[in-house]
Amino acid sequence: MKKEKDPEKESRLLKSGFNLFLKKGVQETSIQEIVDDAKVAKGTFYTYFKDKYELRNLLIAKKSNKLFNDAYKKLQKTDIKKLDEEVIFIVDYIIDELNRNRLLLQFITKNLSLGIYSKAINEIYQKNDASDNSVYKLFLKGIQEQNIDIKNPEVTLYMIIELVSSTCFNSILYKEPLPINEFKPYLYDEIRKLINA
Amino acid sequence: MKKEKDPEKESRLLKSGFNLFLKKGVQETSIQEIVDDAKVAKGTFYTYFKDKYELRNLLIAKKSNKLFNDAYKKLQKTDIKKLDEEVIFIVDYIIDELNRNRLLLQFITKNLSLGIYSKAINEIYQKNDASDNSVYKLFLKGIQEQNIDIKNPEVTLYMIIELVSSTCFNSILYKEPLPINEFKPYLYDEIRKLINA
DNA sequence: ACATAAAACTGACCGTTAGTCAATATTTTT
DNA sequence: AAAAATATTGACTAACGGTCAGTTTTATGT
Repeated sequence: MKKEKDPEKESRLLKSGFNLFLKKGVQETSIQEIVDDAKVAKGTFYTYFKDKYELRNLLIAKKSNKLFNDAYKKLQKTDIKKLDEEVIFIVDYIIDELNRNRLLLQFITKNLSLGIYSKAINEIYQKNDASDNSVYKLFLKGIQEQNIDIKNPEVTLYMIIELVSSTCFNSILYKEPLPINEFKPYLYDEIRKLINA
Repeated sequence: MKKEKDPEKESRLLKSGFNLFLKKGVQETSIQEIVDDAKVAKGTFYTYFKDKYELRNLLIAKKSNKLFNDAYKKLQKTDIKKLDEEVIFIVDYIIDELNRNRLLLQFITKNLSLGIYSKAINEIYQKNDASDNSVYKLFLKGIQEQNIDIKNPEVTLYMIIELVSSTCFNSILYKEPLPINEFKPYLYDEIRKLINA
């Protein structure tokens, strides 16, 4: 009795959106350009997304989720057990991946607003029900399992994320040659301090 | 031989922009609405600002500059000498002020993007010439005068800023009753640790 | 005091855009 | 094979951002 949405159309729209947002910025990209590139009609866009800002948010969510899940899968193949070293492994993977894929880093830093970010953190903080594999939940699980006494886990996690972005992401984006390997020991030392306070 | 720009028109535009951006968001506010509210013609808008995003950036810069300058003036009336206590005084002032003026905090968190933020930090980091009284410069000056050994001042400052926003600003915006006073001792302890590492 | 020039100011105007919707195509169910 | 339900289309409209020729204002020279 029905016709179902074409997943290929959606993925073409996501891909076209990502490329165009990167090249020209969200504000400067028209929906007409996106649908032309994705080879669908304009009206179709609106059956998948409310507007181009919803497309942008979905892209950020999808991309960063994939990034973290890949890191976590790789971690599970190792025999790392201590929380601080687990976190460092994941951070290391993400830094290297974003260094390899600077377009993705560019996209995230260009489009992620403090408002969206803190809202997301706040949402994560409040709902303990969902079965998703968010960074925060895995962090909490690690703390519990290893009996580590951290008073404000969400603050500690937030600080780690900000520490990583402040030390590394500007370097990756703007500086040549990359001082990442100089930063890493300093960074990982700080993470150990934050977790084992 | 000339006519000068009317400062009252500019301040009306700034005020109207602030109110409308807050109420409806930048994207959803049209320039027509701003100029109608400010009672100037549309063309006039463009003699003061390139577009509404320049107006938004200017608002962020002005508001946060005032906030910091007020804090700094008040600090100078005290006899606080140690850098960590100076920083804590300023942070304390800013937290209380944003708690009193939540609209301002809402505006900042809604509109400040990670991209703008890291760009600004990066600019501050690179230019040592200007005679402005930026947070970073005062921080550097404090470090030099008091012979404190901080390897990466801009990272430390960035961390302090993020620490403050992560612990307090979500609470101020979303939680009732406010747990600010619970947070403060923890927060100020962390700041002391960061500075006197 | 007056003329003049330089810049601020105005709002009608234009090309472009976001978002809508009636018509059509496609797929699934009966 | 007909019907029903939903996806898809693209022409259309209202609204938007930005421009600019004409007008007003005001600082300055004489």
